[in-house]
Amino acid sequence: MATDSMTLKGSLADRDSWDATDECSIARALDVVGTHSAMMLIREGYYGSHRFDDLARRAGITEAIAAKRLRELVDAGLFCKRPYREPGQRTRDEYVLTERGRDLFPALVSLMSWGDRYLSDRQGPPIQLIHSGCGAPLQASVRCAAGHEVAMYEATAEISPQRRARSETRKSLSRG
Amino acid sequence: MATDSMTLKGSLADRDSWDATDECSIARALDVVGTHSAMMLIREGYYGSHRFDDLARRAGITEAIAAKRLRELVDAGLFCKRPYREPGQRTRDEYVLTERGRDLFPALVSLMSWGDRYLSDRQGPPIQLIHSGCGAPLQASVRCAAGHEVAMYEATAEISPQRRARSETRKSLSRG
DNA sequence: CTGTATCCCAGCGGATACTG
DNA sequence: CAGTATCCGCTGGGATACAG
Repeated sequence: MATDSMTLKGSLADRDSWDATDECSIARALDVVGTHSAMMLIREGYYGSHRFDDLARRAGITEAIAAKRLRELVDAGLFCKRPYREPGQRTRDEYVLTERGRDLFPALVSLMSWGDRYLSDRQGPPIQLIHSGCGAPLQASVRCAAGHEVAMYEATAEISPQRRARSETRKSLSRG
Repeated sequence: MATDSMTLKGSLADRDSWDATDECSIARALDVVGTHSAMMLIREGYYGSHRFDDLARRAGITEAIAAKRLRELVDAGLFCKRPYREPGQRTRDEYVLTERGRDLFPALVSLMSWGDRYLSDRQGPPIQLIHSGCGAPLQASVRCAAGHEVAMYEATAEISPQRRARSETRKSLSRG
């Protein structure tokens, strides 16, 4: 069937159910950064905002939400607070992305590219990301460790052995 | 400052504000696929589910939410409905990802990799994605059109010329 | 099997006012 | 500048019951 070439290979389509919240890394990731405000704050982190009111204003959210979300993101280890001082001013804290936060870069770029491609108005993409070194535009891609670019239908999904074992156990338990 | 190497280059950190909802492709994308249920349904589309109750059950959401979200995703062009029939059964509709939906693959893989890396429990990642051709694990990366892998701090963000012009106009208008 | 309708709750997020 | 506190509306999403 034609639609088969549009899905991952593997046994996932045959399974009975799925503990979505607990056992899917996408779901877990969304529990941390799945809100609009979290994504906008991380975006501003990439764009170079560090101070509370800059982050809030440029992310387009209220200070109340910004404070709450930043506290969560600091707890989750995506931002850290660093003391800084401007000449003649008292010491304040700034919010800096950690490696954990910076590692979301491909996710944000993917979403941006997708939005650029499918949701732009006549003016075209609002922001262009380019490689500072060579000036070429950025795009997110999926590759394997061997370096091949991998389309969705060239991917296989495998349940990890331990999980599969646990899943079997659970099955027989619920059968018994 | 050390933190400078952790941000994009460009003028975005200097701007006054930002019409986040209207002019950011990340925000626009999130308006379409930013909900938990939308992401889980798309994930199941990748995993090979097509039928309504499979999608709902495996996504871990109620049928009510599944119906509502699928209608929105069909309207937004990420899924399409296709008639199918099993031998001896009446014709039904199945939900198939469109190119628009499949193009979100890098975003989902990015989130999954990030979750695998930072949010896995002791059992390790629940699902492993591999390249069907060579068996190597998948990872999402950001590259430029010239093929260089680009880290976050090697990227530059540029406001598109038209937008910049409009932004200037708006500034002087609000000043006047 | 593929949904729809209704009720309900929790959380996100805006607005506003207030504090160190 | 960097938040906190309060109030309130909207929506996501679960549960349950019903329908073609």
